[in-house]
Amino acid sequence: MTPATTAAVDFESEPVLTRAGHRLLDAASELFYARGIRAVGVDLIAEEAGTTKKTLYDCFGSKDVLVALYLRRRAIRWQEFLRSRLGDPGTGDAVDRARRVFDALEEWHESGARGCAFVNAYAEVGSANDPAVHVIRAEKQWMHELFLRLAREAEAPDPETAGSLLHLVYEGALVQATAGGEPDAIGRARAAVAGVLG
Amino acid sequence: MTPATTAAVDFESEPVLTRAGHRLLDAASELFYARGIRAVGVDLIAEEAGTTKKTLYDCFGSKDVLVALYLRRRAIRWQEFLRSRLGDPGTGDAVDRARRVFDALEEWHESGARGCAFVNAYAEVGSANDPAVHVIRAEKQWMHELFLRLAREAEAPDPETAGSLLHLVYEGALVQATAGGEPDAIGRARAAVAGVLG
DNA sequence: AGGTAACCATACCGGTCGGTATACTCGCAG
DNA sequence: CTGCGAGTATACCGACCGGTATGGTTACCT
Repeated sequence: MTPATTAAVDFESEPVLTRAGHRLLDAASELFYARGIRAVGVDLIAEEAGTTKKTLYDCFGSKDVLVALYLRRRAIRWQEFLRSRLGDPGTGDAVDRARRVFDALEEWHESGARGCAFVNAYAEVGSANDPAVHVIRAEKQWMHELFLRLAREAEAPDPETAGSLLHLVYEGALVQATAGGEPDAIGRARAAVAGVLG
Repeated sequence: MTPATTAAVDFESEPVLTRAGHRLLDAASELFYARGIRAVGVDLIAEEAGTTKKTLYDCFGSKDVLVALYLRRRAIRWQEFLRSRLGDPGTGDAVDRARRVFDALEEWHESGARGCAFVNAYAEVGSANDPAVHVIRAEKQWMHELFLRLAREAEAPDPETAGSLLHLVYEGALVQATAGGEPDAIGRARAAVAGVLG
């Protein structure tokens, strides 16, 4: 039973996790990103977290919930990291602020280097109504809107087009830096920022 | 034993496949792309091909070989498709030829719409020395060189930079059209071709 | 003192995983 | 006629999958 602890996938607030719950989500996040979602079993997650499968299911109810929580938390952390590197809007050169997105990506990418967690997750989930797809789409939309804002801030002619294009460059750079085996793709993308926004 | 039929991963020539072998590779290709590699078991592949697991292992030796063959064949077919849509170099406007890459992508993308098979496969394979990674990198490099050629053909100032950038836009558009849930990303990418090559 | 939430340990469930073994049938080329 | 490669059918293997069940131990709260 344990109805009170069977966590639903709440997308509005960080679910209140117990100590073991935190360890489980931490372990799952590392493993999912490093090895892929389907490649990681719940037994391994529990073992790596120094706890048991029983506790895992008491905390999360299913592996799918754990996956959705992993993606959601990763999105939040990436967005917070990005905000901290970007500084406040209106601070300094707008083009330079846009370039800092790629600096942040490069830094973030250095630890792990398995590419975009959301693109990777999308490759592994089947149906389009999977709860994970919701999180993936939301993250991509957030990035899209960020680039639109930056394009407007930089007073690019046709900021909608420039912002969208910059987003495509961003996604492409992340793919090429990992699956494409071209580590300097991010640097090349950053070098193109001024041109795209100009 | 059956040493003669245990196909190695030969990347130079299409391996000679028996009738059942063809059916197996066809079935595996569809299933791998539509549902993901780890999500598809060898039992299902054999059943869908109207044959047995025994025959599958007589023909390919392992699932990994089947995966590598799936990716290799898909790369070849995409490249052939692309060549047929692009026409010969020097034919017509060079910028228009570059735009046709995105027309081809859109057409290819319509059937399936599960994104780039190589990016998806990369998300599912673990180690960097997996034979599949070889095929993935080769495909991305082929696309990169295609865009470099097109940029030179279009007589872009700094064709190296323009070609690389166009490649990033291409990869980003494919990601956004699928994982990003933004179906018109490819059209937007095509609209940017002239600007990037100009 | 008693209740309860959190936790650990372990065993179990049916099902599927990749891969192997055995044995039989067919068509064709020497 | 015979041998052989291709194919079918089926049963099996140990390992692992996601998920459940039972039971016991802390520690804190009322």
